[in-house]
Amino acid sequence: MEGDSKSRIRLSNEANILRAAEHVFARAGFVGATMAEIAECAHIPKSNLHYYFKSKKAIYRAVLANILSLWLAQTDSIHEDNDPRTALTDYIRAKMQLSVTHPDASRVFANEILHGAPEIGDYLREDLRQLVERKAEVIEHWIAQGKMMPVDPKYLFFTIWAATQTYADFDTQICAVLGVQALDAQQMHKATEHLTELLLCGCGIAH
Amino acid sequence: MEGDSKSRIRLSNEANILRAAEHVFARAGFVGATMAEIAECAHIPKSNLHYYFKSKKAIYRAVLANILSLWLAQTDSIHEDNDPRTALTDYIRAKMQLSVTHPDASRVFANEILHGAPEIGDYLREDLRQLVERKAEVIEHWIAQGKMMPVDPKYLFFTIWAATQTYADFDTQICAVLGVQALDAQQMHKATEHLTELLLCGCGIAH
DNA sequence: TATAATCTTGACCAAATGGTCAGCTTTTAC
DNA sequence: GTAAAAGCTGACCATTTGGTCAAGATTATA
Repeated sequence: MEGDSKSRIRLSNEANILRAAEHVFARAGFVGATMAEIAECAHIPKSNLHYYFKSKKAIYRAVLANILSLWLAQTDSIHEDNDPRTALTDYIRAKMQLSVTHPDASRVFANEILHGAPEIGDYLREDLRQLVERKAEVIEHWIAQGKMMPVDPKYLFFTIWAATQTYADFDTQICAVLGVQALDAQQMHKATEHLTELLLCGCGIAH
Repeated sequence: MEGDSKSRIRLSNEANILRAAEHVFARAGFVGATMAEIAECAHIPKSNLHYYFKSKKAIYRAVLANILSLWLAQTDSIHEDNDPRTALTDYIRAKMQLSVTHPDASRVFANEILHGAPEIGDYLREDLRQLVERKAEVIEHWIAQGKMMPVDPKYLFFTIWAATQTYADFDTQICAVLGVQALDAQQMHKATEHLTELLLCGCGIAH
């Protein structure tokens, strides 16, 4: 492991920098974010950033790595032993929860993909693709057993991802339409209920 | 009208610049796009951009204005005289079609909102909000008549927008998962069918 | 054809930005 | 306690970028 030899100070400061960087990248994207902004947000002089990270791109990569590890741990509920209703309900709920607890992470991820995924393209084509392949088989299995209507599992994932992440990525638009300043817990709960019912019903899983 | 006094040359060159700019802004976002890139993509020297547009932001605003006029003309099918099945099918289809025919427009729009809609915030809070308010009433009406299950119309719009635009905005991710280079007409057709069935079924409208 | 209006373009500029570095301070290890 | 390692920072630099401008070329108008 690489984490072994890192001092307490280094660990703490790297975490602080990555937290600040995620926030700034979320607001401005990779090119729009400036090292000066990140430094200010982390409450350290700009030069100090370069003591802990070689370059702006190195910070960006580290932020993305954190986000990807978050993303991976989300599909646990989808395995054959579960029934589809519980599994999909939990999955949608977990995805929505991510939009609540880590909106900046979602925005950085969205921005990266929107610009062609120059940094995480390989991850998408390898790890993510295999993960979806495996989970799709589980859903196909449920369908074969008659527990769900026949929907293409991959397209179902695309829809779930889009519909849940939109509450983080495009919250500006949603707030504007709803006429509110920010999405509160109650609205996010309502959105979760709405989406769960809509999609489960769409998959032919009775409520 | 402002278009009256514009010469043929001016009209043609402005259109050419806006076409190039939309492409570059879609790839790189506002900050990431450079005037040099736009100029190269439009096959004119950089100085010439400034003869037709005051600044980079002026080009960006003009590109957004074009996109918004595209967006507005999309909700025609949703009015009381139609039955919900036809209306929603047409709406979803039209939205998906936009992702096929104008992916760059969708990406520029997505990027603008992802970064907090600094330029079109007012449009979202006024025009778009009122439009959705009106269309939501139509859907509420259908629900009151028992033609649909009771779904919150606004959240339904959020889901439709997200699920359709994801095929333009996040096509990199979708291509990676599907293991293809680009989405072809057949895949987009399948996605449209999938989404229509899923959402109509979710709204309690029999297929 | 004359001339005024529009269009084109290379050279140039000021500001912003990512990154470097030498020297200083603090922490760690023995 | 002391020396070495790790951490910190202001001053500085090269490059990029949006934008300006003056002078020349083309087009419209009479």
